[in-house]
Amino acid sequence: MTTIDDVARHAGVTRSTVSYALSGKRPISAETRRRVERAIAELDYRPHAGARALASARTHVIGLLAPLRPGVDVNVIMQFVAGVVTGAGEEGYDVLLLTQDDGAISRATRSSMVDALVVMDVEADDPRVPALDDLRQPTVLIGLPRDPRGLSCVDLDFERAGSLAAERLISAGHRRLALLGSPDEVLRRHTSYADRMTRGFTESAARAGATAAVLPTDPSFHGAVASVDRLLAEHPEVTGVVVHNEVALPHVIGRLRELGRRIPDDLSLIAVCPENTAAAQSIALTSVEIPAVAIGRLASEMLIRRLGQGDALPEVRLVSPRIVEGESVRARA
Amino acid sequence: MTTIDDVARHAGVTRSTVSYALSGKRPISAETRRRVERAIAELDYRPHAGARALASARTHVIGLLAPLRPGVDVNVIMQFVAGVVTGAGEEGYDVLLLTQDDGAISRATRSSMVDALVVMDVEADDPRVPALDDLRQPTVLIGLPRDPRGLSCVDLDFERAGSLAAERLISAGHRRLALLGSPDEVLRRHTSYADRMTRGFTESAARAGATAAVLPTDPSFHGAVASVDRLLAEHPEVTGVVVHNEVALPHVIGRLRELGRRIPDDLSLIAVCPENTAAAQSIALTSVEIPAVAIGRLASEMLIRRLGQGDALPEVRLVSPRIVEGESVRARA
DNA sequence: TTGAAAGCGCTAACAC
DNA sequence: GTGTTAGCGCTTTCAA
Repeated sequence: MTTIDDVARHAGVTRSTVSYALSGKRPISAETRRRVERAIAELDYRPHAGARALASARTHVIGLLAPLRPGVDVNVIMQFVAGVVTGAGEEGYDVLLLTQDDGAISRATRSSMVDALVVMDVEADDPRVPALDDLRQPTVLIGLPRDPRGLSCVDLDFERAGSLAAERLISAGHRRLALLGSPDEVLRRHTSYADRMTRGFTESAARAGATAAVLPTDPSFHGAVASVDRLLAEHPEVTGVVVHNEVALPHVIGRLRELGRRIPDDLSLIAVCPENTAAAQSIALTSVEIPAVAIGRLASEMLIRRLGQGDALPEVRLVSPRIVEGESVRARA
Repeated sequence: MTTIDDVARHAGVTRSTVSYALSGKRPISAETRRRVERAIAELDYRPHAGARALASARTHVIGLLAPLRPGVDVNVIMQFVAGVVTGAGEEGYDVLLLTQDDGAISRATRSSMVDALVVMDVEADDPRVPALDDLRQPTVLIGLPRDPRGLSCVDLDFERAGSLAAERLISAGHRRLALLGSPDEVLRRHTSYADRMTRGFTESAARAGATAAVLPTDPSFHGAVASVDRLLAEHPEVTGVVVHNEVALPHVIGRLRELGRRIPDDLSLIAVCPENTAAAQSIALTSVEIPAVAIGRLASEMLIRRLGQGDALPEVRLVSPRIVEGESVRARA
C-alpha cells in the first residue's frame, strides 16, 4: 500500500507538504506542487480514509437512513436514494446505507462512521426526531414532521401538491372529488407525506365548497379494484379523482375502463407520481410530479453545506409541485 | 468523545484489556470483563471506526455497487439491496452504496473504505470483472458473467428458471411458446440474467420440439401492448407465455384480457418475478419466484465468510428456482 | 514556502 | 490473565 510518506519521499518533500498540496490549505510553490502531483500519479496514491478520519474527525461519508417499510413506493424511494448518492458524490461524499432503526443510527454516528445523516420515511411524530436532534450530527429529513426541532427538512410540498390537484379539478368545474391515496398502514403511522397530501387535498376542496372523499388504497390490483368499486358505489357523484399510489395506478385506470368509465370523458383523473411512472401508463396523464431525484440531491446539498458552515440554522425547504398537463382532465360541461 | 482510554481508566485496567475484552481475542477473567463491560455501559463507549480501521486494516464495511441503469426492475433491485444490507448487518458489517462506476469503485477500495465488494447488474462480458479481479478486495457478483475469473458469483439460476418455465408449459401440453422478456436495451448490453433466462427458455423448448418466440418488452404500458399485439399477430399459434418483466406484467395481463384472450383458458401464462409482484396482480399467477432478498443476503454471507478465511477459493452459487403454482396455467386438451 | 513532530484512537505484538 | 508500547497513515500546529 502506498502511503503519504512514499509520495513525499518520491517527490523529495515532506509529509506535510504532500498533505497540504492535497488539501490546498496552505500555499505551495508551483514547482513543488508539480513534483507532488507527479509522484501521486506515478505511485497511484490514494489517502487512507480511516487515517484521514482519525486525524481530521471527518469521514466524508453521510449516512442514509432508508427504512424499507411496507406500503411505500419503491420507485420513489429508489429515486430519492439515487438523488442523495449523486448529490453527495458531486461534493466528494460517499453514502452509507442504513435500513434498520435498531441501533444502526447510533452505531454509525457514535462510532464516527458518518459526518451527517439523511433520514427518509419520516412520520408526523417520528420517534427518531428527538433522538436525532440530541445527536450532534447535522441531519436532514426527507419529509416534514409536526415538530422538526433543530433538524433541517426537505421534501415536495405535498400539502400544496394535494391542493394543486384539487384546484386543477375544481377549476375544470368538478365539485365532487376523491383521493385514492396511500395504503391504510401508511396513513395509520402518519407517514409525513401521506398526511400532508390528504390535508392539502381536503382543505382545498372544502375551501372551494367541493366534497372530497379519501380512500386509502392497497398497492395491488385488488386494492385498486376495491377502491374504485367503493368509489363508484359510495360516491357515484364523483367526477374528479386524484391517485397518489404508484402500484395501484395502472390498476385503477384499468378498472375504470373495464367498468366503462372513460377518462377524461366520464371521470377526470390526476396522478401524483414521478415522471417516469406517469409515462409508463396507458393514457397521457395529467399529473403532479414528484421530483424525487432532485429532492434527494437537494438533501445532500443542504447537508453538506451545513457541514461546511457548522453553525448554520436549520432550514425547511418545501419544493413547489408543478402540474404536468396530459389528457386525463376535462372541463365539466 | 469517549475513548478506549477513558473506559480503561474507569474500569481500572489498561487499554489493551479493554480492546481484548471487546474483541475476545484473548482470555479475560470474569471479574475484569464485568468491570470493563460496566465501564463501557456507563460511559456509553463506542470504538472509533476510523481508528479501528487504521489499526486493524479492517473497516467492517462492504461496498455495494448498484448502478441504477434504465430498464431494470427497481423492485427487484431494492430487494437485492435490502438482502445485502440485512445479511451484512447480521455479521456486523455496514454497507457503502456506490451507484456510479466512474471512479467510485477505485475510490472506495483503494482508499480502504471497504473490505469487500458486492457488484450488481452484471453483464456477460462486464468490463468491471477484470478490474475487480485485479483488485485485492474479495468480491461477490450478483449475476454471472461469461468468465468470472477469480470472482465469486451468486444469483438465481436464471437459465434453469427459463427452462423451468418452458418445461412447466410443455408438460401441460403446450408446444408453441413465447417469452415476453427484458427490454431491448437490457438485452443489447447482455445483462447476465436476461441472457441466461432467454437461453434456458429457448433451449428447453427446442429440446422438447416446441417453438419459442422471444419478444423484448419495454417496461411500460405501451411496451406491453406492443409485445402482446406483436405476439398475437406474428405468433398466433402460441398458447404458452412467459413474462419476465415486472413493469410490463400487469399491462400484459390487461391487454390480453382486453383482446378477449382468457388466462388460462385461451393462453397459459407464467411470470418470473418476486413473490410480492406476483401477489399484486389481478389473477393468481403461476410463477417462477425470484427470491431477491434471499440472494442478496447470500451475497453478503459469502463475502463475509471469504473475508474470514482469506484464501478461500471463489465459488459460484446458483440458487435453484421454484415454481409457485397459481391458476394461470392450464393443461392443453 | 517548507519541515518537524505531536497526536487522532485503536490493535496487536511482546513482555511479564 | 494483564500491562506496555510500537505503530497504523494522516492532519495540523509550531518553527524556521
